[in-house]
This record gives sequence, C-alpha cells and structure tokens, in this order.
Amino acid sequence: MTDTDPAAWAALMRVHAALVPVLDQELQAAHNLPLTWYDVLLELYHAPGRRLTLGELGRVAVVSRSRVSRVVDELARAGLVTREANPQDRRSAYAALTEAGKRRFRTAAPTYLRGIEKHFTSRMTAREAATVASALGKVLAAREP
Amino acid sequence: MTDTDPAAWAALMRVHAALVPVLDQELQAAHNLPLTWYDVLLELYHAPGRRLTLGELGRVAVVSRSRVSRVVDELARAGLVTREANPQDRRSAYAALTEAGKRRFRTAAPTYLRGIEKHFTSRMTAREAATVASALGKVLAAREP
DNA sequence: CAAATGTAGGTGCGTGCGCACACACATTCC
DNA sequence: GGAATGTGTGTGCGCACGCACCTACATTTG
Repeated sequence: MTDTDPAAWAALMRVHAALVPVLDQELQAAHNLPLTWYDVLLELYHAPGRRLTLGELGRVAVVSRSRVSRVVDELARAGLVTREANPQDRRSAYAALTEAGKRRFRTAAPTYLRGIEKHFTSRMTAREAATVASALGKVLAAREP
Repeated sequence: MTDTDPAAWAALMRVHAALVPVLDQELQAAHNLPLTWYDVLLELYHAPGRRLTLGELGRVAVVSRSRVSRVVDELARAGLVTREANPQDRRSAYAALTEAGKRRFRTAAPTYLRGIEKHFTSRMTAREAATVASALGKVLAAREP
C-alpha cells in the first residue's frame, strides 16, 4: 500500500530553497530587514499586548529558541523592541514591540506580502492555495503534542 | 485587490522548519547520511549514466552550487562518488556514483521515504498531496527562465 | 524549610552554508 | 590568430544557526 509519492515534499523543499533567499533579499533591499527580524516582529505584532516571552517566541516563530535571544538583542539595539521584566516570574523576560518596531513592521509588511503574492500565490489558484494551507496546517497540527 | 492570504506560504515555512531536522536526524541515525548527502546521491542516482557535472548538480539539487563542490569532496572521500574528467570540456568535472554509492542510496531511500510518509504525506489525503505537488510545481516552473 | 527537580534565558563553540573572488578553459568577435 | 567575453569549478572568508551547557529562579517533594 501507500507507496508514498514524495513529490509534494520534494517540491516543498525546492520552493523553500528557491524563494526564501529572494524574499529575504527583497525585504533587505527595501527595508534593511532580514527575514528573521521580520518573523519575530510579526509574531510580536500579533501577540496580545504586542509582547511575548522569549520562550513563547521560540515556540511560535520559525527561528530556534536559542537564536531568539540574539535576534531580540539585535532588535533591541535597533530600537525595535525592548526587554521587559516579568513580575510573575523573574527568570522570564518579555520582548515587547516599541512604537518604532510597530512602524517598521507596518512599513515592511506590504513588501513581504507583495513578494509572496508575486512569487508564490499568484502561481496557483485560490482553491489550490487554500488546499496547500490546510494540508500543511494538518501536518503542523500533528506535531503539537 | 487580491489581498493575498499568506497562510499557505507561512505554513510552508513552518513545515519546512519542523520537518527538515527530523528527517535529517532520522537519516543520520539510521544510515549516517546527512540530508545534503542524500540529496546529491538522489540526483546522481536518477541522472543518465549516474553522473552529472557539478554545475548541473548545483542547478538540480537543493544545495547551492558552491556547496556542491565540498559535498562532492566529502562524498568522494567516503567512496560514494568519484570525480571524472569531461573530455568535451576540460573545465568541467563529473561527479559519478560508485557502486558503493548506489548501494548506500538504495539502502537509505526506504528510511527517507518512510519518514516523509510518516511525518508528512500521511497527514493529508492523496488528493491534497497531489494538489500540493502540482501547485508547488507551478511555482517552481515559473522560476526557470 | 531544605533538597531535589523542573523551567526560562544566555552564551561559547563548532559547523554548515553562501558570497565574492580567483583561476582555467571555452567561445566569440574582430 | 589574438583579444575580449563568457562559463565551469574551487576556495578564503564571514555569518547565521543550533547544540550543549550554565546560571538563576520557580516549583515540588519530603
């Protein structure tokens, strides 16, 4: 049975390899924002109170938890986030978006979204995009526990 | 218009980040093969004459062309490929699978395919997998020229 | 309360990776 | 044929990244 066709996975690998550098460079050229920074800013932007602990960031963002530490350092040095203490747990530290961080993200987002549209979504039908999102979503859901 | 939904792209990024380390480690644990090596072996295995020039490898494999040089070195040191001269073009060099390389690839392939099935394909219907493959295939096709 | 265990975060270190360049050869143009 | 341009490979270098470990604090257990 199954005799699984790895074509979907192979295509995913290739698309990732092909598009990530392109989107990253577009983002850097237009806004001097590495994709990693954008990812972290995005997660913070959508978080309640515009802030998350580093552990939460590591779980939700694409970058690894150990990397989050350094990225948040860089973002703080650039004035886009601030580190805030957590009164509930003194081990923990929040990364919170600054006003400059929000502005920077809002400015950069259209570039990124246009890039995704141009290089990715526009190559398929809306139905296909929805299927891709839901199928991959199920793959992710299976990894939670 | 469009108001593109980046959900499909976001899911792709996450699935890649989540699965690549897992598949890589499974491959290394079972066969001491890094995913990069496997990728190169795979392309050579399916190439006419079981060999490709380094430039062709760089184009067809997921790894960058500059990386190919070193990976082929490592594979050659491990006895899985040999470098062959190209009489037609003395700049060029072939990487050719050895018998040991073919055996190693054939042995490792089931592990990799089972991993893809287990972590990826089994989470969606066959129809969805086909749609993912074809939609992503169109994205890749758009990047050829 | 003390000890033991668990969890959040930071960091030294090794490494995989791509860029930019260098070199050799091929090809084209005069 | 010789110069100029293009193409195929190799490589020094720097950087981003994750792992393993450490410290600080929290929580649980007796």
